[in-house]
Amino acid sequence: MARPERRTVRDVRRGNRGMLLRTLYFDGPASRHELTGLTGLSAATISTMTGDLLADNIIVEAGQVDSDGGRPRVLLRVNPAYGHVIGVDVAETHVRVELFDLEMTEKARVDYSLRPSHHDIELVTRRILAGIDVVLADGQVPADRVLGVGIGVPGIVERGADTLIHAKTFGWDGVPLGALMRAGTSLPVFIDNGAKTMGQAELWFGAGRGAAHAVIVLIGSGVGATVVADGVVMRGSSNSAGEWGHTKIALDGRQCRCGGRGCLEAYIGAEGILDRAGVPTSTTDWPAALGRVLESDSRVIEETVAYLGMGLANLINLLNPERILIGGWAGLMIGRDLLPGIRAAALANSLAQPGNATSIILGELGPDAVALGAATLVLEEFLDTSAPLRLHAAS
Amino acid sequence: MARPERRTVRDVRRGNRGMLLRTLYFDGPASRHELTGLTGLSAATISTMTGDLLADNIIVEAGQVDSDGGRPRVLLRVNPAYGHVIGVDVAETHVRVELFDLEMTEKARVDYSLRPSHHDIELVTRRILAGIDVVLADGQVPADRVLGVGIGVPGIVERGADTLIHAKTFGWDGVPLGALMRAGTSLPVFIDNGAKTMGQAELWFGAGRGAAHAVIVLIGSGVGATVVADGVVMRGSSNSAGEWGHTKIALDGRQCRCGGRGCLEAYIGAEGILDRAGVPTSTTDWPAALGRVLESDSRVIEETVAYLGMGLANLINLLNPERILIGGWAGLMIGRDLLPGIRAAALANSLAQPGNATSIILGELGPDAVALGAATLVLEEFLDTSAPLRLHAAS
DNA sequence: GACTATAGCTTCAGGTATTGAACTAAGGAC
DNA sequence: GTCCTTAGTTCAATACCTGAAGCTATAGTC
Repeated sequence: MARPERRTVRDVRRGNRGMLLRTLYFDGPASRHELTGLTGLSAATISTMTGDLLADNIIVEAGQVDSDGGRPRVLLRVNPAYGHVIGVDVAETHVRVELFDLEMTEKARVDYSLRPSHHDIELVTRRILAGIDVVLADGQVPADRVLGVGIGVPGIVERGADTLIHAKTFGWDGVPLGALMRAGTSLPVFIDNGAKTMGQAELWFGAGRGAAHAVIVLIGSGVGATVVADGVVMRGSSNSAGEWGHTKIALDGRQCRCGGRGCLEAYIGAEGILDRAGVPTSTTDWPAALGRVLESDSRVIEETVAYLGMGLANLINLLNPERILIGGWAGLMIGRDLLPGIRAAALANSLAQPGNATSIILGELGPDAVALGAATLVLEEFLDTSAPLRLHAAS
Repeated sequence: MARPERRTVRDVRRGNRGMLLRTLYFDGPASRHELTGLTGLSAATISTMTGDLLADNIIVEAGQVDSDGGRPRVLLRVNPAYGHVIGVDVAETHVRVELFDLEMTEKARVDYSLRPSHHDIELVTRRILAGIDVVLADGQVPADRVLGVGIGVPGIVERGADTLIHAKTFGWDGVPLGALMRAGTSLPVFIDNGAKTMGQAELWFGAGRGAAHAVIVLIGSGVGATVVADGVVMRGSSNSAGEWGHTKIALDGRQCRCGGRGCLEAYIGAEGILDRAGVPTSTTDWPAALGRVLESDSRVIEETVAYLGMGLANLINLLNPERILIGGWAGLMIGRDLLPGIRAAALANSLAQPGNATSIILGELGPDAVALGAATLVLEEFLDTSAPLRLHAAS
């Protein structure tokens, strides 16, 4: 029932230009000649379009390759210095702001620590805005060369006329972060759930590259997932799709911090694993404690493999992905030791056809990828529209 | 990472024409003037495009409405007699072939019963081909006025160069039904899983109309789901997405006929419910037996509500649909009596934000909708491309 | 019954797109 | 220095949507 939008000839250009840019971004550098093959466009179109992009300084020449017995090919690539993007990670204990060039090379970063239960929205907004000024100064990038700011936040991000954030652990209930940011900066702002931005980072720059159907599973103290269908992050009707952690795997099962019972998170979240192992809740160094459990407690290890395998099998059956990535600090620890067992458990619990079609691997990016993924939201918009910089810098 | 296809100006026309046709199909009849508002296209474009479609006889005039003090509006609608579509339901006990006009009014149907465990692919193919001839004769429709044949089959439908079908219960392991059909008819053939075609029918003509994000849940003796994201049926990487029935809801739970343990189907499939109620497996009239259980066995009722509510809550959390439809013969029986309880259980087990955003209702179409949905596959293709009839009638 | 207002619809020039074909550019081989 | 090969550009042809102007068909009015 997808009723597409009206289209005009200009949309054709926009779409083709976006495709060309994406091709150069991911498969570049490439010559005009190679681009005809990669994009399917004619040499004439490639010629005029690359001419435009060169004039706009969005792409630049990148040397030559001689072709045996003919005119050498001029390589083209996206100009990494054309613009910069900013990514922000709003987490339990810190606000981190990072500045990247278009190739996602980090140019500057700044961290502000937050005291637990001091997540006042005004404070967080001030930190973000201050952080933007700091990284721009450190990176010596003028504000009018910034394409936008992406922000990864905890909780559910409701996209509408105004972006509202519901984050129980922060005491945020419908906080209008988008409006607050617009009051403090003229840069375009993109906001999404931190687990989704991290998934987006893995999809674009990590182990998810090239996958059209994938699930990126994040296991930390909480558990979440980014579902990718047909190359696009699935959002659902109110942008809360991917809440995998509170999927129930048992009727009247273990108590979860969400208030429910039998949530997957209560079994395979870091807190759940430690609790099952009888580690006292007063422990502060969770990674170390989890490491000890994963080295010694064979019962807990066995259970963890079984529960995680079952959870992944459910994803496989329902979504039929070609690839599942396991990420998050706890996920990477678990996966490093137990991946073969997890794979076997997932296969045993899934139907044969989709089970065999799915590869289960570890994420490549560390837990620091939230800000990178948030910045990727800006990059995505830029590659699709290649909107000229002046437009928002002026506003 | 969606890398779109190259586009040309002709794609613009194709897309807009498809949109116009869809608009007329679902919101028609409408005048040219109204269509400008509904499609966003200019009056000039509407004029030329409707001119084309009228010349092709794809749309027809449908009376006039006088406008106060001006030229009356000429109403346009899709010509229901422009072409016909055929839908086929290949099930455990029968092969059913139905002929529809473009408005999906049934014009003829024929049923062939299959003996259990006589699902030889050659036999089934012969039945389908014979059925096509019969309904065309009965409906007095020449073969060159048929836009195509849609077939709903059990099992997993692997779409590739050749459509292969894996249906354990039929003993089909990679059966090339597409190729076999092409050998017997020149009509275009579309094949999909029967649960998906039924979901498609609900989405287009039943309780799913207008939903962009929905899940259509089918409960019969087996359990399946059709996941709709952004208006499109989700297929996954090998077209097996939607296998909800073998989602595990308990570690080492009830034995399922798939060989696994703890599958949702083993709890809320008709067979699973009857088994939990202690109804002997020799029972032949399942619907009657299920009816008795749902009237009298309060323990089983309570459990069923709990398990189904939990299963639905998992869908809500993971997919964030705006609507969930419960269908299938057993699903309709269960839902008729227990819907309020199921809603409450689903809400109790899901996160607040997506839970409140999801409405859970019953399907509108009976279990007969498999063939209708299969025919809809052809209709969908027609509305998108409005490919002239001659092309395939000639081949 | 002619005239006018009104609303629906069509035609046409103008602008934007892609494309194939012809053409120019740049290097190597003999 | 001529020819071959490969890379890239220019241009006429074709297709599309749109705004503006014009045409058509009705109701109301005198």
